[in-house]
This record gives sequence, C-alpha cells and structure tokens, in this order.
Amino acid sequence: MPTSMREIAKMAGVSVATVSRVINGSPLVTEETSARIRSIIQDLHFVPNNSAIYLKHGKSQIYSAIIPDLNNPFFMELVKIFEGLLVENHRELLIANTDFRSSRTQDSIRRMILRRVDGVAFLSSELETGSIEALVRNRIPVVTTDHYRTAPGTSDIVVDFAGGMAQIVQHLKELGHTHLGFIGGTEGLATSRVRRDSFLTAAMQAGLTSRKGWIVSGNFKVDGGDAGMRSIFSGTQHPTAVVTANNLTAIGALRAARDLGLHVPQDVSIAGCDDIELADIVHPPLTTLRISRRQYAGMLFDALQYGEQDITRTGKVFNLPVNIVVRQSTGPAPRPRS
Amino acid sequence: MPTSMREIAKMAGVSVATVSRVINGSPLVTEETSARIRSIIQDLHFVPNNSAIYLKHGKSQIYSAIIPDLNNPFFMELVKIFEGLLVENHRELLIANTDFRSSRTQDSIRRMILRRVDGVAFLSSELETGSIEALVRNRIPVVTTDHYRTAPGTSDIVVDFAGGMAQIVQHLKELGHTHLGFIGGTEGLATSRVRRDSFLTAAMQAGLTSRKGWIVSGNFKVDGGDAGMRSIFSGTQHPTAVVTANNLTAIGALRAARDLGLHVPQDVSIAGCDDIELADIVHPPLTTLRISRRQYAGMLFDALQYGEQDITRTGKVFNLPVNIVVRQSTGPAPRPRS
DNA sequence: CTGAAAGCGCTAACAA
DNA sequence: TTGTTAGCGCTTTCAG
Repeated sequence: MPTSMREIAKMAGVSVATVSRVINGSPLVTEETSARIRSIIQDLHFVPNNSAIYLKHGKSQIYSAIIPDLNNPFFMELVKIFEGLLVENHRELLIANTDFRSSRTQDSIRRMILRRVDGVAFLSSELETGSIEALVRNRIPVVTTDHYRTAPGTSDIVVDFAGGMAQIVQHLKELGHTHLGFIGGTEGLATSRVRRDSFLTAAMQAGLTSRKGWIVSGNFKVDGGDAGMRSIFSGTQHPTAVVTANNLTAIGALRAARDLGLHVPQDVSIAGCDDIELADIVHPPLTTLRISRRQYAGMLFDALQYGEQDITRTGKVFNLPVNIVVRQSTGPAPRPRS
Repeated sequence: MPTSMREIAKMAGVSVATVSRVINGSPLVTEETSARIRSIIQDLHFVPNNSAIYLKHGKSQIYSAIIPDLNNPFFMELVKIFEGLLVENHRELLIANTDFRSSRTQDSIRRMILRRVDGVAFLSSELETGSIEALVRNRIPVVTTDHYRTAPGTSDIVVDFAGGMAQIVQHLKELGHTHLGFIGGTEGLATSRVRRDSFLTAAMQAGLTSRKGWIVSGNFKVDGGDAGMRSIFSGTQHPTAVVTANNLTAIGALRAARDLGLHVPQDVSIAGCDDIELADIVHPPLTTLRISRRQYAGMLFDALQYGEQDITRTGKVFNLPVNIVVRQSTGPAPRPRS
C-alpha cells in the first residue's frame, strides 16, 4: 500500500492535520516539527493521494481533449503544446481519439463526466449540441472549434477561414491564376462547409472562376486529397491551381499530381490549410495557411478557465487568425491549355 | 454541485447502498425499485464520481504514457492505438511529453505518482533507473522500451533491431551496395547505441564496408538527418547507401540528398526505421523497417497488466519483431565513383 | 502552534 | 431484498 499521511503522522508523533499543514506549506507549524516531518516524507518517498484531495475540493485538475484524428499531425502538434501549457498550470491532459466516429465521441463524453474532468476541449466541430449539454449539466466547461455557437459554459474558437482563403486566393491571383479548384473536407461537417464557402466567396470576390467539377469533397486525410485531385483532373478542362481544406489533403493532392504526370507548381499549383511541421518536408514544400498552435492552445485553455469560473455564464467566442505561408507548391500560372 | 448518490437515494426513498447496487448491476434488488432508481438516475443525468470509487479500492484505472517527442508520427500512431486499447479495457490514458528533457521526465514521474496512475509506459529509453524505482516503490508498474533491464514491477520491450538491420543490410547487399553509411540517433541513448551496433554488426556479417566518417549521429529528428547526410557527403568518398536510425532522420536525409543534387535511389539509396504512415507520403516512398504499432501497444498493455497483478514480481521481456518494407528509396547500387 | 473530528462520494461487510 | 455503518486519504474548521 502506498504510504498515507496517517503513517507518516504516526512516525513523526504528530497528527495528520499537522502533516497536511506541512505539505501545504502552512506557516503555522514550528520549523522544527516541519523539518522532522519533511525528512520523514523524503525517506518514505511519500506522495499524497490526489484522488482524496480531489474528493475534498471537487476538482480533478484534469482537462481532456477530444480529437477526431490523432494521426493528423496538426492535432498532434496542438496536443503537444496544449499538454505543455496544462502542465505549466498544474493540470493534466486526458486524451480521447474519436476516429471521426460519433459513437466514440459520445462514449468519450460519458467517460469524461465519469472522471469529473475540469474541462473538455473539442478539437472537432462534428458533434451534436446534446452531447455538450450533458457536460455542462455536470458543471464541466466546454470549448469547441468552429461550432459557431456558444451557450452557458460553452465557448467557441472560430478559425478565420474567410480571411485565410482570401489571402490564398489573392496570392494565386497575383500569380496569374484564374481557374481554381478546391478539395474540401468531409461532407456534412460544419467546418467543411465553412472552408468551402470561404473559398468560394474569396474566389468570387477576386473575380476568379471555378466550376462544378472542380469543387469536390475530401475527408481531411491523404487518400481523400488523392482521390479529389484525380476527380478534378478526370475531365477535359482543368484548373491551374487547387486549394485544399487541410494539409493532409494537400499532400494527397500532391501525390496524385505526381502520379498523373503533373509537375507542381509548373503545371498546377497546390495550396493547403493548417500548416504543419511536415509541410516543409514534403516536396515541393507546401504553400499553406498557418494557424498558430500556440495561440490555439492558449485559447482552449483560456476558454476552459473562463468556464470554470462560472459555469452558468455564456461562453466567449475566440477568433483565431490565420496567415498564408508561401512556399514552393504555388507558382506562376501556366498558359491555359483549354 | 454534480448530483451525488445520496440525493438520488433520498428521491427514491431508499438508501445509498441500494442505489449503489443498482448502478453496479447487483441482482439482489427488486426489479421494481431498480427501475424507479434507474429512471431517477436518467432524469438527473447522474454519473457516479470516479474519484470516490478510486479512493475506495485504490485503482485509478488510468495508465500514462511518457513520450519523448509527440511530434514524431511514430509515437503519435502508437499513442492512438494504445489509447484505443485502453478505452476498450475501461481505462484512460494520460499523456506526458518530455521533449527529450530529463527534467521533464522526472517531473512527469512525480505527477504520475501524485495521480496514482495504475501503470506507466515509457516510450523512450532515456531514463535513469532511479526514476523507475520511485514508481515501483509507489506500487505503480512500469514498462520501458529498449531499456535492456527488468526489475520487480518493471518489464521491458525489446525491439529487434539486430534482426531488422540484418534485413536491411541484406536487402542492400542484394542490390549490389558495398559501401554503407549510417545516421544514428541521439548520442548517449542506449537505443541509439543498439541501433548503431546492430547496423555495424549486420554490415560486418554481410561483408560490407563502412568507414568512420560515414557513421554519424543524429537526433531522431528531421534536421539531424539532414545534417548527418551533409556530413557524410562532405568528404571525397561517399557510400552508395545510407541507413538511418528512424524515419524522421531518413526524411531529413532525403531532403539533404535533394539539396545536394543527389537522386534517390539512382545516386544513393536511403532506408529508415520505424515505419510511419507518412513513410509513403514522402517522395520517393521510403524503404524502412516496420514495427507493428498494434503489437507494440498490446505489449505495453500486457506488461502493465502483468505488473499490476503482482508488483513484486520481476517484469517480463517482450520481443518486438520488425520487418523490412521495401519501397522506392532503395535501388541498385550505382557504379562506384571513387 | 497543534489536535480532534467531520465529511467529500462511494463500496462492502454485516444486520435486519 | 434492503439498510446501517465503517472507512478509503485528505483538508479544514473549531477547540485547545
């Protein structure tokens, strides 16, 4: 049995209360007794039981992140930074991967309530509002991403895709592109719709054209980007630049382009979203929208803290800016071939 | 305040014990009372407090993984599978990223003891034995990787680099390569030494040659692979094939090769270790050693379970096989140019 | 400055 | 079949 405070109290010939005071640095203990107790704690490698402490205060000091796809480097970089931030703030991170499956999301939520975590960060938008209510009812604050709604105890982080897509389109326009394609995210997700609409709006405002067969859906993964690219290039007319909903999609598009004998960026330019470290590992390095993971993680934390202070208060909306990073997957538009 | 069993007991006009029985599916409750209680639980969305349960029987049902580099896709894939496995087995996963820093490892260990996790999986070998003892002393089982030692409560997973390197070297030999280079892991880590020694032994046994300047250290990251490759090719004589300590290193080597104007695999073959999904995203797709993440995760779990059963029992050694996956980064040896 | 005691939410004897 | 009760390890009044 791991040692308990009682045992060390007995050894020191004091009460558990005194031991507790020493551990918590209370000033009302003689330096002498304090020193004696501390040395015993050292000898026994005693570490207090956190669950008992929690049971006392009703806080677990654990936050949880519910993630759609841990294989996506963007999420893992985010998780890494978020974890670091939590540790700095004396909290722990519990992770739950949902594999894009709603059933696993539901299950994760239940587990988080069971664990009495102090907050839940959803890194995906694909969730029914009902699930969130169950958390808030249990006084667990929530922060969502691109959910486009707030509620008591529930904040939302909104990624500025409108601004980002405008930057990408502008960049492509300056390179002389006029015909653009777009490989979106998974059909049916709010975030997919916003990314696509942002792209379409930006293209329209820039006076660039696209057409039906050039706007396809993907799945936020490499194979979806690959398939999307092949679909776009299956017709007789092709765009000179393709924008994708995220970087994994762009990587797939890049691979398909190579297989189709297209040179990037000479024959076709490709631009992604969600900069990831790997973006400058693939060849050619990807032009992409960069979302600061640090800023994102900071917002997640702030939002959860805000909710913790008063769970009945309606959450805040955090705006997450994005910036284009130009690398080598975009270049001057080729002569139109059609 | 989240509802407690007492309140729902009061509402149902029964004792907390009965409520507890219903929740735990005890057969000794009238179907009638049981139904009434269940319906109240439903209405109030009551979820029992796990910390109290833990406090009762001394298990947190949480395992933790201590990871050197969450940015390494290999670890992330492993974490994802491990998390899935734990959830299936009614446990949760707490993660701690150490960024290869010993101080962060120490800190993580302390936190895990504080949390009274039921087991700790070290995904890196870089740790002092002392740290592990602190865990075992607190009755927390441990599993290490490539630590090459076991102790009470401490199992070890040994990756079969010897066999893997032999496969790689054999493959290169069949392609006609005779002069090999090697970019290792971080200087000073046991796992780096083993990978390098395995390579050297395999090369020697195959009768292939290497030389001092062709055996360099890296850091298990992309930049280390890049630097290592440049170092190897800075001399006047060059190997025709380079083996790396992991895939991130191989990706860096690939990038350096491209910058140096070397074609892969025409001018130089490159082979990695630790297959990761991204291995077939880079171009050319990497020839590499595949370590089954599923098998690895299963071993971690089994080892921890084994330790939980009897913490005083000396841990087991698990052997993790690896297999070469031939892709396109290796090819026939070019004519020797020296 | 220190101790006694209550209680956080739950489980598991032991009684009834 | 159900209730009573004693803790699990800790914090925190309230008394000394």
